Amino acid sequence: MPPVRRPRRPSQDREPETLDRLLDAAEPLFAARGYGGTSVRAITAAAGCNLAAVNYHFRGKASLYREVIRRRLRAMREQRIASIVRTMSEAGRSADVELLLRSFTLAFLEPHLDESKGRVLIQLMSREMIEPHVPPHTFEKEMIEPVQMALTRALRTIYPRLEARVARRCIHSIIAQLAHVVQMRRMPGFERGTCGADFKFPGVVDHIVRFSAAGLRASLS
Amino acid sequence: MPPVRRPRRPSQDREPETLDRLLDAAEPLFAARGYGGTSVRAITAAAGCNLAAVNYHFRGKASLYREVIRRRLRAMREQRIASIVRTMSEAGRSADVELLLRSFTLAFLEPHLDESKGRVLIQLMSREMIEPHVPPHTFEKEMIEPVQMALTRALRTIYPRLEARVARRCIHSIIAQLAHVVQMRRMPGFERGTCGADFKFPGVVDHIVRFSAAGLRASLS
DNA sequence: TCTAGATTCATACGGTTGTTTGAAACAACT
DNA sequence: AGTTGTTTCAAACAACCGTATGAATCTAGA
Repeated sequence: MPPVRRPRRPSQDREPETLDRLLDAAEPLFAARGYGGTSVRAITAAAGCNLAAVNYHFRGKASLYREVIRRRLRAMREQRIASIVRTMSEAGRSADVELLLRSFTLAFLEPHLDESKGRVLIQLMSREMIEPHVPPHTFEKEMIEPVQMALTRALRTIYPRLEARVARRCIHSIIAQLAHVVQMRRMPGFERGTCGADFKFPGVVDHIVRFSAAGLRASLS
Repeated sequence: MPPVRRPRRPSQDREPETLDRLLDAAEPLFAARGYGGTSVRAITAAAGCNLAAVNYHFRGKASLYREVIRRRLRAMREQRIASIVRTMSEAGRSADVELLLRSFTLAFLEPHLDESKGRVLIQLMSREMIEPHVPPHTFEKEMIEPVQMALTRALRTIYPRLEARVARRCIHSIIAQLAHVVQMRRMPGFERGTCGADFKFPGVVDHIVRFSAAGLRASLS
């Protein structure tokens, strides 16, 4: 039975424990093939451990998946929020929309410049949004709302007259464009074809910043 | 073996043929549970026919799925393009951006006002974009590019100076927002929570039209 | 009415799935 | 050494999967 956790080796630098190897091995597999498409056997084979390890360390496949998601949700949320507050504090009272938008855009898209790790992350999240396997509202509570909150506060520092509802809608418009870029870049063979070039850096960043800044100002009145 | 198709009943109004019942039954199942998550047995049970019917009428599960997707792709593409050309021809030379944007936004979101059929459609397409089971570029060739083409032409009728590349990027920004709305409205329990109200009609339509029109004009220079 | 082809049906096959089990291996403490 | 509790392992389990098969059923034309 899965017992209470107790560290076996008090403090020693060894190879990662089986539990962590499982999480690390499961993540790219879940991302590439989805929850149902990934077998426990494939995970344990990639982690180099026994089939039963998943049921020993986690209670089963479902619980392992939830842990993979939660781990990533936390990391992404903190990276994005940190980028926002850093930009605002560095810029001080000379902060403007373009700066904030560019900074957030780069923070959002940065993980995907690296082909290997970035794709994994987004595929994982896209799948989870379409077919949730974590408790409902987890995504909303742990990701959307906190980031919304930080961005809204930053925007209203720049535009004090901006209504909260309007601010949230604008943020949705911005995040929608970023998510779209990520989604499109992920499509098979997106580099070729007509629309592949539309999402190349840094052109796409410039476009989103300009488009959104104008949209935002138009939403002020 | 799957033989050459020959209409059995020349002209008669009977209940739908097994082949069509299979397509109709498979669609919501594929949408709700994905390709791998939907069993042939579940499909045939829903269609009220025998398990082997899938292998008889189609060559197997994969081929049935492709037909479901292709059928919907064609319908959506034609609905959207028709909406664009109708708007432009009705407005004549008095067409402006707001009118075009509002018309396209409504055409895009209209299927999702109806809870039942709309969700099915989008879930199906979202899944297919994340985990393609049709030949590569099918989506791009049969959906994205034709709609892009029609919208670009319409936009350049209004703004003759608009560069093609810039036009495409703006269209991506607009479609991104629409897809985001659809995605958010699909999340479990989206009506409750902070951001649920942000996507209510007709507020969200007004916002997208205003935001995008401004972004478009800013992209002109 | 008879025949030929199209369509349905119940059933079976081989393979993969998540989970369970009981024994073996391991580390730490008396 | 001996004991204890944690972790790994090979093997087996029942359930489900997509597909194949051959007989039964049905429809249309001769």
